[in-house]
Amino acid sequence: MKQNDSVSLLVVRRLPRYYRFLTELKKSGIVRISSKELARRMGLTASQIRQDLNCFGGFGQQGYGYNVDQLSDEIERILFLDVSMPAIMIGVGNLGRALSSFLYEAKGIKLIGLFDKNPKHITELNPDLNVMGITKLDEFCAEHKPQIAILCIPSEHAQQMASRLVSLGIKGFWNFSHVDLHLDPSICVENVHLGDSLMTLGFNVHTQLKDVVRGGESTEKTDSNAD
Amino acid sequence: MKQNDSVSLLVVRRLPRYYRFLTELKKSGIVRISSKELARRMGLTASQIRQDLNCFGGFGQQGYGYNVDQLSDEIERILFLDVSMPAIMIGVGNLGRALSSFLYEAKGIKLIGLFDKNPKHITELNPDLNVMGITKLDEFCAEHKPQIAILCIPSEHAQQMASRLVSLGIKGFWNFSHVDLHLDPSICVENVHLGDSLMTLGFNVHTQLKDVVRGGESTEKTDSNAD
DNA sequence: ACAATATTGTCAATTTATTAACGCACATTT
DNA sequence: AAATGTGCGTTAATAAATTGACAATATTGT
Repeated sequence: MKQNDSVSLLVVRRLPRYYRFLTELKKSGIVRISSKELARRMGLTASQIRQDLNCFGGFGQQGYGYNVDQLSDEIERILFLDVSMPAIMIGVGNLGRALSSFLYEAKGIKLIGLFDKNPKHITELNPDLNVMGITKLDEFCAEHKPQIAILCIPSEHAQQMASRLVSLGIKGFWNFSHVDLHLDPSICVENVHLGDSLMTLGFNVHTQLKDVVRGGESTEKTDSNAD
Repeated sequence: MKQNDSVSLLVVRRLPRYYRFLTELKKSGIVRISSKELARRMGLTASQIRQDLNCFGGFGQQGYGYNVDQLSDEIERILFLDVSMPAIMIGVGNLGRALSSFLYEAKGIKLIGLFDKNPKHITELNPDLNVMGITKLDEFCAEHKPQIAILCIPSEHAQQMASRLVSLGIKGFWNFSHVDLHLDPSICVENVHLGDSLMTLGFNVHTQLKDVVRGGESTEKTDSNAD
């Protein structure tokens, strides 16, 4: 059983996907699954699944496989989805409003405040959203100690706002602004660069129409029958 | 000069970021840059930048570096941003509407149609959007041959809709539904799994906070923003 | 014009990630 | 209860990605 604090980011990024598939299995009433069968469904190798999971502990049983319920719970715990992190949203434009409805259902995070330069305009259109003015930010953070900021503001203000938020105690950013933030290494940044994502897709489609890109977006992988 | 047809997906994913930085440099009036200086600004190694760029050709000059304008143009060409791909959006909810405004400014893609199960309701709220009913989909695709579909529909319909779209000639998906699509390997899928992204951030923030408390002296590698 | 300096493109070394192999424990069958 | 098969956890092998090193070649300054 490996240590918890030296897990590669690539492994961490696969965990939510495992969780998603396990949740589906649970819904289907499947109570046990082998790494081989899960690998087949997810388009991975059984070896990788076992290795990934064993970064956090041995959750399976020889000759049986993994208990879906138990493994799902374990990953939930590993991802801290049982703990609710207080978060604020900065910039409540079209995208921010779309995300807010998503966030109210998300596990592991609780949206406790929304901020915008022009709160009145937004609240008029969406009376259900309680949007505060940016001027209230300092006071709010001092009182409620949000740990995560969801950044949905124009690129030109993103860096300055991010720095300010760090000084107000924010520890992690979900960054939808189209810039890379330059912050202290102790601050976590998860970028959702939609422009980058779209360009990657465009490249792959163009290239696919001509030739195949190594390691491209194929949804399936050939599975080894080695174990 | 290496071949164009065996480039790793990791390299491809870095190209849009290079492009973003070069565009900024251009705006600042900087006309030349060395791999060393660009690496410093982007938080990468100079070696990686040179290696990445040389997958597509030698754009630099010894003793001089790279011409910003020229390199920017080259990457634009590599990413096919000079070609406009026709795209349609399926599902025009909150997120879809947010993306549509973003898309009308994006290079390399042209949104030529929006579809929803309930087009009237949306068009009433947003008279500027011409949203069609899903029933018009077949006819529209036959006539206008869209190549990319932006999928913003509930998870439970995503797989079925994606398969249908493939049969209508769609070659690539920008998938915002919270499921992994199972399609022919020749079809490109770029997933934007917001839930997964958020869970990754949560994990990293939690882990960072624990490590700090435990006095961990390791320099973190939470995301590609290290400098 | 020529030396000194800068910086690329490429190849080699290193590091990281993935896949395969295998022994052992457990489940299942007879 | 013994025999057989399954499938995990782990270690080893392979593959991929990143970083380092350096010859080649341009630029810059005198």
